[in-house]
Amino acid sequence: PPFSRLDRPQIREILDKASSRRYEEGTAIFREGHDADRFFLLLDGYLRVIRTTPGGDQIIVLHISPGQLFGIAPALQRDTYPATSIAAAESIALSWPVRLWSEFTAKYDGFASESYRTLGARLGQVQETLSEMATQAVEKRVAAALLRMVNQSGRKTDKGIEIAFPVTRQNISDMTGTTLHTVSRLLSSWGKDGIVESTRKHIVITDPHRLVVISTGTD
Amino acid sequence: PPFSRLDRPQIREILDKASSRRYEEGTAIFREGHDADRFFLLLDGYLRVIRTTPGGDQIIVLHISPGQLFGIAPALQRDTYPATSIAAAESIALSWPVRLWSEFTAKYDGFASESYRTLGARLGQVQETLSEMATQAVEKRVAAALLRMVNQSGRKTDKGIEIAFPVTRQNISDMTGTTLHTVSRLLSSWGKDGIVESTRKHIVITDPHRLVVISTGTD
DNA sequence: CACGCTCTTTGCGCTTGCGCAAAAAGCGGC
DNA sequence: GCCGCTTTTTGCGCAAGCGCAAAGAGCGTG
Repeated sequence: PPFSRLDRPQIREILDKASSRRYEEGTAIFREGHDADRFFLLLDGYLRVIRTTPGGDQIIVLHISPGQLFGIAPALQRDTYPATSIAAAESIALSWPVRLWSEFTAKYDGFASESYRTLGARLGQVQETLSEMATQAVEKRVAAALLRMVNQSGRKTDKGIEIAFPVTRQNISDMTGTTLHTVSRLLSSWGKDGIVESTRKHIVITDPHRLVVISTGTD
Repeated sequence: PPFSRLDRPQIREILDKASSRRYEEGTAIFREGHDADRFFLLLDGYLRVIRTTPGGDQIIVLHISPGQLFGIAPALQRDTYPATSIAAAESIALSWPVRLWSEFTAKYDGFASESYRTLGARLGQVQETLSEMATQAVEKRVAAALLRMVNQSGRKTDKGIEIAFPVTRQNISDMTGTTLHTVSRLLSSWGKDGIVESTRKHIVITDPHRLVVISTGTD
């Protein structure tokens, strides 16, 4: 993935230096404010990147899907992680000590540029979420959040497209800055209209098109 | 500033390649979506970085003060600017064509790391704003926005600390995702309480401490 | 000095969606 | 197969803050 431009022996070299670990659903890979001593690559599973306010409220800043680098504080000259990463489903990640970062960027050609590209994409994504949060009504935000998750991890089934990792109403409310109650109400109402089907921690979008209409609609 | 680790002749070299320009208040330096053909350094003045939603609403993502690099899309492998920059006050900026970016990072030692540091700070700042927006009530957001501007550009006067560039209520509402009406109401009420003094496009914080209490208060 | 434009203030009603509360439904463990 | 815990649903009342409207205040220009 971020090593796409490298050849076999180089990849082997890199993998040899990595340590691999499995994380159960709900486990933290690292926490906001802790010393950033390693950087990571998600092999399998899904992560939530969250921030906690002094008041104790938390919000989900973004999700990370397999193949993405994360915890790349060193790329930004930070010595501490700016957010917490939690496994949304059972996940496997590789990691390297930060001191290898400069080695990697110097030695492997595409590595630096690919990393900074994902960083740029991430910054754009956060800004996007910010402006959405600031200007759109709750209903649209929730619709947009569902669509984002589907785009990132959509899996086709006979019923529609499902989100590939466990999501609670509480999680969605943490993504959209609202309460689980409101999210629950929206989902039931969409369920009645045949737009989504949801069970415990599990959501299938049966009519994505109408959800797009809701999220962008003139209202 | 980002060239702090360089010596005189190197700085001269860099300046020789730059072009300098003055921007009137309200002028755009570049616009969201346009080809990112140059990167910039703000010498004097203040900028607003804004994003516009498809619906036409706009929000202010962050401010840039003198000495900061901006429009550094190339650092993120982007070929298009992710946001619009507008001069909040009369400003002067240097700029270079993007093709020099890789030259600069390769040739001048501290340059790359300093740039990425500001980038990291900026990402952190946006995430901060996001979580604030998602969890805090309007009153606190406005208080926090004022404090952020003061910290970034505060100038001491006999009355208190003033914000060094022109700000309208509309601007503040664009920073906090509310309406100019609500901001106006808050400012008048704080004015009555002796916390701020505001005239047209101009705000002085007379009692910063109480503003901090409002922005962090238990409520 | 008068005019026009932008920015600001203030009132009032109304909608959105939050807070609180209680119950129902799954799921996993023993 | 029962029990406990987490997640979800739903009702109801209330309040924050938005929308709309209209007027006033500064500032710059001709």
